[in-house]
Amino acid sequence: MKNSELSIHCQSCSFSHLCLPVSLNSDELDSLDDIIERKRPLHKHDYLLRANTPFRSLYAVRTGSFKSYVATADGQEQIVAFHLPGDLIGFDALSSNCYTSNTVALETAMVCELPYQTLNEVAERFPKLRNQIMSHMSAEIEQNHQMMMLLNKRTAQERLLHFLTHLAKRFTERGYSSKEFNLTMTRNEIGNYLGLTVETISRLLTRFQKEQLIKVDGKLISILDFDAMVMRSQGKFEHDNPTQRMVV
Amino acid sequence: MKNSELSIHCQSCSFSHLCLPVSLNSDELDSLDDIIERKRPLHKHDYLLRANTPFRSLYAVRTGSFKSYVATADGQEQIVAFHLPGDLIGFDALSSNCYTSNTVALETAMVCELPYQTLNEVAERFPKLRNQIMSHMSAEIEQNHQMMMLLNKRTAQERLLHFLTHLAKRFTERGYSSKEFNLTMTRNEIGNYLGLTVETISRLLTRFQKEQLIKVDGKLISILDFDAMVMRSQGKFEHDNPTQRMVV
DNA sequence: CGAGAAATTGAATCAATTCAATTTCGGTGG
DNA sequence: CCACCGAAATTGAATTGATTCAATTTCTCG
Repeated sequence: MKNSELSIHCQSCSFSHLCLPVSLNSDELDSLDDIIERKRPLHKHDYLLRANTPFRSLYAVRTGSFKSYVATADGQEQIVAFHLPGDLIGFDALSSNCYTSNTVALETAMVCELPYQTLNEVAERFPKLRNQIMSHMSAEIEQNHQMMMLLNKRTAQERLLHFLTHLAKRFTERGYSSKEFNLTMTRNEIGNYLGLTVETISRLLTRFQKEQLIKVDGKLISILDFDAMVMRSQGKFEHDNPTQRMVV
Repeated sequence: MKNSELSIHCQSCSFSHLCLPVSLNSDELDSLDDIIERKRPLHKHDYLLRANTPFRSLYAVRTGSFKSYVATADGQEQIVAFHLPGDLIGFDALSSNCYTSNTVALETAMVCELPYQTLNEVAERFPKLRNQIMSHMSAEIEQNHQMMMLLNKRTAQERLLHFLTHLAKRFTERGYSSKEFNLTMTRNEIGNYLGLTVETISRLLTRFQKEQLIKVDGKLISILDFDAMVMRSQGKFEHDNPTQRMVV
């Protein structure tokens, strides 16, 4: 089955500005389009890929959302990313030629499969595509650094506020409402990602609601005071005290 | 000045098996050698690169060690990596074309500078070199995931034991003694990296010494029971109790 | 509708931090 | 070579943010 029949085209994709196509011209886009493989939709809890299986393809999220996690030595899971449309998945596999994390759909979702060998051949002809791939990997490394900072230097409430505002920003980039959105992950998964327990997440959401920062209705979150949330996620303006945290 | 005069050659470098040269043939190595630029030695506390300065080059550590850190919103530092000979530095800059972290020498050190534009041109001709670069970036992402796991799921003592055994492994790969080595970073920097305080690091080192896992003599660490350390860094065999941590 | 999963809330606990006081180390200048 | 000074490290005591344990309540969806 040809891609054209499925209308999978980078040109018409509303997330192309976040994905590999950035900065590619028409010819380059066509070549990229040609290698994208069709995948049937995934449903909630379906695995897109599993750790320790051979690396074949990168994936771009088209619709829906995913979580990626690595297994700990004692079999627990550590979520390392939540993926939204336009995100690329699989960069952790290039070194060992095996995926090192597991990726699961958090809701019904579609992806574009990019067979890596073919992608590499196309990239041979288009330096810009190559740069695009490297740029995405670099951004992922940058992101991870910010995450280490968040986990090491921030309190529970700063972490959760950062998580919520960051999510809001990502929704904005994708043309969704940044004021009101549904969480596709559970409180448990948020806690796992942020190094906190479910109970802490729950208590904080209740607290933020009382403080008029957000409105919580189950999975539906409404952002009431984005700026205050960003401020407080950086440890500023705590308890109406406008002095910055002391730095040693 | 030509590189030959300075005897900087990948072929003769004892860390080439960890660095970009992996899997390159003689021709490819020569091309790589040609683009490596000489840098005068850096001394303790010298900056190799600074965040928010334009990205020009990647760097490979030849001798000595470095720390890389990102600045927090309130001006503190969060160390994101310690670099040993053979390590590549600068992958966080490809996306924004600016370095996003600061890299400082922890002792007298030498690096090979790899001007990125030239490297890219050479990589155009040698797919293996390209793959090598991507492979290193992928490995860095993988590493970061393990770090998130460590920070979110492990206790203070597990983190420090992991840090010490991981360092020992890296020394082994580089042909150094893995049983006895000097820490080039301070207790403070170890704590910063692991999300712990200096006091905690100090107390734990004392404890590990009492438990005959290591011998501590200032910066000199002797590994006495590597296997036990690895076990305990994964939460196993605590307090002579050979049952594994319960997993929910 | 009903059962299991997810979320909430309170109380008790604890691992690591903070605060505080020395001690030791490492480098510099006389 | 030693004395000195600031930085780094150690150790103890008190404190605390987040967890753990426990008990419901509220969703979700087959």
